[in-house]
Amino acid sequence: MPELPEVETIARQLRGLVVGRTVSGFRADWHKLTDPEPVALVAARLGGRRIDAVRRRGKLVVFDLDGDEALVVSLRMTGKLLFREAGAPDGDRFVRGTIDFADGSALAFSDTRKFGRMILVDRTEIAPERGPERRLAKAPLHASLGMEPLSRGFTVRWLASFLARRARAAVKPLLLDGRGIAGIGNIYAIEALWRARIHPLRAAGSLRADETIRLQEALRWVLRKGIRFGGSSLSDYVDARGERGRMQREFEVYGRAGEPCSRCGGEIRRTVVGGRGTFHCPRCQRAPRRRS
DNA sequence: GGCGATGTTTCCCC
DNA sequence: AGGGGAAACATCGC
Repeated sequence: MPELPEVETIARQLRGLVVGRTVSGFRADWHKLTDPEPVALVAARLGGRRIDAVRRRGKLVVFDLDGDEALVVSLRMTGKLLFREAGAPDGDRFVRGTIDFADGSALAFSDTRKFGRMILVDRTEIAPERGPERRLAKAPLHASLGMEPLSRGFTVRWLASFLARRARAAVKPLLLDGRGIAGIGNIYAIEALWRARIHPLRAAGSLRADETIRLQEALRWVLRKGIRFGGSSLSDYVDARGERGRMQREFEVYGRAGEPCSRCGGEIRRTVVGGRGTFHCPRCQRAPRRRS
């Protein structure tokens, strides 16, 4: 999926397109789309609701409705939200569900791999931007999301304390766990670690103060740049207007195995960390002594 | 056709 | 706790 910058791009676009519109109907032909609720129940609760706001939390798109509920959309790997005006064509052949508005416009949810979900929740269930007060045992993602990395709370001090709490974890998989810091995905984790000159396998607790400062800066810099470029579009990924982002041309290491590092000339390597394809420059991101 | 890869999350095992 | 592996799916490239 779409990581934080892509979801932010989509939420901003949708804000201008659907806020104020009233839902007249919801249909879906993939029963797991609203899992664990049946589609018919979600449709019934959604009908007649007005969309008051559209925002992003982590990698989730949140539609705040009039009343106490919110529609939470998880795009996962290939989910797209495609807006269309009244009378415009349907979208692509992977549309799994559609929200119809009273004025004839609609919002389609297209998802090739069917991992995405649309669920209706009470607004109070969504974790606040600093994360839930205490760690929830077995809660759905929207309730357990951690710190927003672009919020004021994401300071060097907060990050240092977070890394200390999770001292034994490898830093890259830790960045990918949204319950700690929300919204960072594989690509932006890779790019931020390169910028901060930190090897993906370093233990979180082993980062020195200067490295922690660099990591905090790098995460924010990379995410903000992603937003400024309209997110990245790999393969056929598009935003809510059906357009491609431009961030993919800015990647320094992602997808660049074998190419020289733009900073030091070292040869960029592809490895697998925590089951995910990972790219780094072995020359300016020094490997830790050894990990088990 | 087979194999491996894909931007996410969750679950099970050790 | 945290790492490994697989699964939820479908498509694409070699």
